[in-house]
Order: sequence, then structure tokens, then C-alpha cells
Amino acid sequence: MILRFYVLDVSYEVVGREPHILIWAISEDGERIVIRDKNFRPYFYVIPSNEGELSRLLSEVRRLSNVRSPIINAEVVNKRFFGRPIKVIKVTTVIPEAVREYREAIKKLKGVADVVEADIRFSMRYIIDRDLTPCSWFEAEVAEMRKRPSLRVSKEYELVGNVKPLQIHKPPDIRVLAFDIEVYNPRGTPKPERDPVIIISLMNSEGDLNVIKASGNEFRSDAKLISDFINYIHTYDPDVIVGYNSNGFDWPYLLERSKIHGIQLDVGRVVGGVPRTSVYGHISIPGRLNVDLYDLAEEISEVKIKSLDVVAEYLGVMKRIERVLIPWYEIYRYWDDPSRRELLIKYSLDDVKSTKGIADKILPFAMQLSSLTGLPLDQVGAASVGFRLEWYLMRAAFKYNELIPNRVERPYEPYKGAIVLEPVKGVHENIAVLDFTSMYPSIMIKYNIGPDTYVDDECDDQSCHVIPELGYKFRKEPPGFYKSVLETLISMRKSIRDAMRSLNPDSVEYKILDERQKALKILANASYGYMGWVGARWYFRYGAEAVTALGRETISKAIGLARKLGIRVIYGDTDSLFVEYCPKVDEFIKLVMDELGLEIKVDKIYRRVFFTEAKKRYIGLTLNNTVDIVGFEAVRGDWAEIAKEVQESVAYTVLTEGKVTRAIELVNNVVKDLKEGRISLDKLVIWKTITKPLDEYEVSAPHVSAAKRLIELGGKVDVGDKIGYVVVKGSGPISSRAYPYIVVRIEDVDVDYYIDHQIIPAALRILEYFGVTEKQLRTSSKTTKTLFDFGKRG
DNA sequence: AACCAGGCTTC
DNA sequence: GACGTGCCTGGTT
Repeated sequence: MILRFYVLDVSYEVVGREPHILIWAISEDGERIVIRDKNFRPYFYVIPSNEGELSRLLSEVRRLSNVRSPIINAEVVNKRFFGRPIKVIKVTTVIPEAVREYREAIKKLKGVADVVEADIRFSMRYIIDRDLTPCSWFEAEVAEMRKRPSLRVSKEYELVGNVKPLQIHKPPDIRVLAFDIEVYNPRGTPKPERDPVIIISLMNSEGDLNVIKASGNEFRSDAKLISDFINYIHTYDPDVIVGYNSNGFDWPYLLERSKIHGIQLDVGRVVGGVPRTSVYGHISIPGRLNVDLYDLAEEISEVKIKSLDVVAEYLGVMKRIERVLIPWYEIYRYWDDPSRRELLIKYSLDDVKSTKGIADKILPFAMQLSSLTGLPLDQVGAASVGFRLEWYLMRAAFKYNELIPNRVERPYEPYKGAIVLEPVKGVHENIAVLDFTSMYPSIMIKYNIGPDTYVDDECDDQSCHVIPELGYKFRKEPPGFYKSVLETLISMRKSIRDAMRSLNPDSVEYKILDERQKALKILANASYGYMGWVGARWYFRYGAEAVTALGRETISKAIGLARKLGIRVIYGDTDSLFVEYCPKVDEFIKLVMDELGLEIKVDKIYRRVFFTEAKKRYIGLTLNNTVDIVGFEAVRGDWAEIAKEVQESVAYTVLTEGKVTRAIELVNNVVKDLKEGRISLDKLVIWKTITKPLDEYEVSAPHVSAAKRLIELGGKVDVGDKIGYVVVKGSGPISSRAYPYIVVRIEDVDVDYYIDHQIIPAALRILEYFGVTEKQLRTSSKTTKTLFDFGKRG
């Protein structure tokens, strides 16, 4: 029979002595199914040192065959390696696990230059070779077989013919389950060996909400909670499970708690298939797609702070002011206090609703990324940008008959990057931020940059591009691997955008295509960083170096053109220019296109923007009167809340009202409040991450000594933990006075430290420019100057 | 003055 | 289970 199905995931199992590919899918009529392909075999390639060795090598390779997993085929085939035609031996065996053994044995043979494509996971090999991308529709000839009882699906089929892609964009109805756990945390960072899970909140595709609570003595027993959770999953049977930082927190935590209770966290579609850590640090659940939305939220560059509430607000899912927000370190207090427990439950529900809402907004994008890269949905979010692009490149290489290079360990070699201009300090009115569109990808295409186009010998500038500063040469023709891939990505994106023009923007079809064009853009934009990444299969340092050199040349020339037109340039970084917004800007944009062959566009307009002398830091007032704070302390996580609040209000006050006096008053009041003990301790906590084992630190930083004190107190500190410390009264270095916030009483706080090293510097960073002195900030005065008295002198 | 460390999230 | 470099800052040595 012919079956149409939507692919969720691909895995494999070895049955007897035969590998079976399992395609997890949803059939056209909505059934959850598995299609078994028994006819796919693992293989890899052997590159000879010279082609004369081929026939000898062929027979030596064949002789290595063993009975456990015989070499069922070895033949000479024509491939390309970095663009050059090459003859290699293709070796095919039976059991995927045997590939490694054969690879090692063959590497040792005389006359073998290298063995490639022996490090590609079997299920990914299948996805590449059959072009069976997840999150896409296919059709195939199948035969229904008796369903194995170990599989929690409704039907099982065996693949008989070939799979054929279908041109259907709309996915079937997928069951998505969002979940969120709350943990009892009376001692800072919760530890699964002592702190129970107290709440699990759930929300499914139908919008049903559920709360599972800890029970028993003091409501701190979570054994039943865990088994209720497992039962819920079996009953609802989700295809996709989403959480926020669930790979980093919820799943590992639940796994540890289950182990303590001796419960098997059997939540998959294979009986006994428990979640386990898999590739890219994601948690894999057999037969279901476990997606951590926090990984995907990292794509949203507009949001600086990637917390659940902020991301949900940005995506229009839930407003922060309309939801319950509880600081994480207070969770246990709400749980212990019967009058506040309901509020905690409400908080947890708001979290799970936000999680589900974020899933609705970004899963469509992730699904497109999955279908483009071939990485299953649960991996595509967890895979770093480099790996996503790499899988796309590997699929492209297969189509071009190019061999996929091995991942090799290389030393890290830094190279020169972009230009950052010295800002013109002060307040500027009416400023346009211009951006080169996809500067680095455009450069890679324009100059045909890549490992296969680099020319080592003589080459004149007729047939080669010669790179400024470096003198490296890249041949103009034919297009290299990177250029071909980038041009394909860009032309695919263009045709999608053309197709979108004839669609209603509210239609499902339009939205799906929009997500696809965004995914294409992201892949293209990752290409330069990927080429300069030492871990990349297609790493090429000369190429990455050439791209930044050409970028520096491009922006310098653009600045020259702006000046020629008499347009004042205020600031610039890599591919952006802040210029005064005047009618000549249009002319400038045209001139850049004509002279440099690259597109530059107005990205943003500020009514007012303020720079100190520092690079990468500014505050801007947008056309709709919101304030952008970039780079300053207010948007960083390692400053005390009180200092961030002060700086944010100062920024807002000077930009919108232009009143320095008001800003000074504001700081005065906070200083006074602090001195008189009216600021709560949690606004004084400074949070910093422990990034390596404590004994590896060469200096005694405050957060490190606070962490050591936490251990003395019987606590546990792991790499990655955030340590919250408060500086207390006394003498000596700060680190000797940094204590974990949980042991500090408000009356022991070194108020002067917070005034001198947090509030004053944060406020002064902005106000210093307006002639405000440290003294004025400490004590009230009667200044009446406004921002504009100072603003025009810059 | 020269260095190291951090810059991000979940509870 | 690292896409790049550049930059700022505080604290220690």
C-alpha cells in the first residue's frame, strides 16, 4: 500500500544481526506510526595516498572482513574532495557499531591517506542519503506488519519501495505538551539529592492545564508526583514535549529524583525507554521529540535577557505585569507559607502557559530549521549554530558528490576581527542606524572565499581576488563550495519571499513560508563564523581572516563615502553606521551600492542617542519613546539590582525629560534609602557564575570566596552555579568580605561598598558626561541644569 | 600596570 | 558538545 506520512524522528535498532531504521511518523489519517526500513547499511570512504594503490588497497580492505559484521561491498567510486575529482574506495558493512573498528583497522593500512565519513551517526546517514528530512511529508510503498508490543504507537509498517518527498508545507495536528517544574530551594541553588520537586505544571495542545503537587509530610514528598507525571504522559501521548531550560534543569532534575525513589521515568514511546542525555547535551526521549525552548530563544537577538517571562512578553505571549513573578530564591518561602502557596501555583501556571505560548510561536520556525538541516526537531534546537549549518553543508556535499571532511582537532589560532569606531560622545538628535545586509555572507559570495578557491601559486588580479592587508588570493571562477551553498540558500529564500507576495499574510501557508525564509537567513549568516571555527569540518582560517579584512575595508570605504557627502558619522561597529538622519542618507545608500556593490539599509532611527567615550555602549530613545540600553550595567547580570535600577532610571530620565537635576535627585534618594536601611537585601545581591572547579581559580574573586564559604556551611557548588553574594562591613579586600547572601543580615551589609562601587559608578557612567560629580550624587544639591545645556557641546 | 574573570538561563 | 572577534569592568596581584 501507498502511505503518506509526516516524519517526526529517525532512529535505529539492531535486530538479530540486522540494522533496522525506524521512521517515527504521523500518517495522513493522524495515526502515530513506525515505518521500519531493513535495507539500509552503513558505509564510509577510504582515500588512498595515490591512485596507483587502489587495487591493492581494495583487496586488503576486503580481507579485513569479519563474520560478526562482514564487509558486504568494497568498490572504487568517483568523488570530489575540496572540489578536486578523486577516486576512493567505498566500504559497506552491516552493523553500524562495526564502522569504528573497520575505520581504525583500515587507517593502519599502508597507502591509506585518510578514512572519511566514518563518523556520521547511522540515523543521520539515512536522513542524508534518502533525503528523508524530519518535519516534512513523504510518500512510500509500505506493508503493514505485526506491531511489536514494545512500541507505544498504533501501527507499524515495513518500507518496501523508495520514499518520495511531497510538496505539502502544512504539518499535521501535532500533540504538544508543555511542562514546568518548581523545586524546593531553601539553600540557594537546589540540589536533587536533598530538595524535592514540589510542583509540575502541564499544558497541552488543547489548552488543558494540570498541576501536580508534592504531598505527604510538609508537602515535600515527590514520589507520587513523579508517577502521576509519567501517567499523564502515557495518557496524553504527546509527540512533542516542550520546556524552558528543560535540558539543563527540569529533565536532569526529574531523572535524579526518580533515581532516588527507584522509579523508572518511563515516558517514551518505547517501553522502558527512559530519557537520556544525547547529542548536543539534549535529553532524548525515545519516540517523542523533547524540545528545550530556551535553546531556540537564543536566536532572538532583540531580547538581551533570555528569561522565560521576558521572552514570553517579547513574543506577545504574556505581559510581565499581568503575571505572577516570584524571585527564584523565594520559591520555598511561598511553598512553606500556606497563605502564599496558591500564588506559587499561579506562578507555575503562568510559567507553563508562557512555555506553551512560546512553543506555539517558535516551533514552526524550529520545524523549518529541522527540515532544512535534517536534524530532528529535538536536536536542532540543542545543536549549536555551527552544527546546524554543518548538517546543512553535509547534505549539500552529498548532493554535490563532495566527500565530507573529518572533524579534526586543531590548535586555536586567533585572527583580527572587525572595526569598532570611537563614538562621538554626547547626546545626538535624530540618528539613523544603517546596517550592511548580511555583510559577511555577501563578502564570501562576492570574493568567492573558501578552502577550495584559495590559490597558493601565482595568480593575477584578472583571475583572482587579492585580499587587502593580507595578500591572500582566491580564484574568481568557478564558484566554490561556500559560494554555491550561500547562493542556493539566498535564491531559495528569494523564491520563498516571491511566493509569499501572492499569499494572504494571515494565512497558515504564509506563516510557514515566513519561518522557512528566516531559517534560510540564519543558516547563511552563520557561514563566516563557522568557517573560522576550529572545530568545523570546513574550517579555513585564511578564509575567515580574508572576510574580516574585506569587512574592514568595506566599512572604511563607506565612512569615506558618507564624509564625501557631508554626512556626519557618530559611531560604527563591524557592519553598522550611526549617522545623522538627513535627506542625503538616501543618496548615501545608493552610492554605497554603486561603489562597493553591497547593500546598506536603515535599520533603526533614534530621536536621541547618547554615547560616553566607551565603545559598544549607548542608550537610545526610539521613535515610539522606548529606551534602548546597550552594553551598560543596567542590562548585565553581574550588578546588584539596585545599581541596575538606578542606572535605568537615570538613563530614562536624561533621555526623555532631559533633566539632570531629576536624575541627581533620584540617585540621592536611593543613597539615602540605602544608608537608612530601606533597601531590601535581595536588591544588594551580586550574582556571578562559577565557570570552573574552585581550585582552578588563580585569583580569589569575591564570588569564588563566597562559593568556598557556601561549601564550609555544608552547601554544594557545581560548575555553572550562580553564586549570590553580599559584601559585608570590615576591612581588607572585597573577596574577604563577600558572603553568600543567605547568611547575611541586612545590618551587616557594607552600605558604603554599595554606594561607592555599585550605585555611584553605575549612575556616574551616564551622568559624568553632564558635569555631575560624585559629590553631587552622594548629597542633595540645587542644580537646575538640563541635559540640553551640556548636550550640544560633544 | 598587568593580569584574570565574567559577560547567559532554569529552580 | 565551542560559529567569529572586540570591548568593558572590577578585583587582585
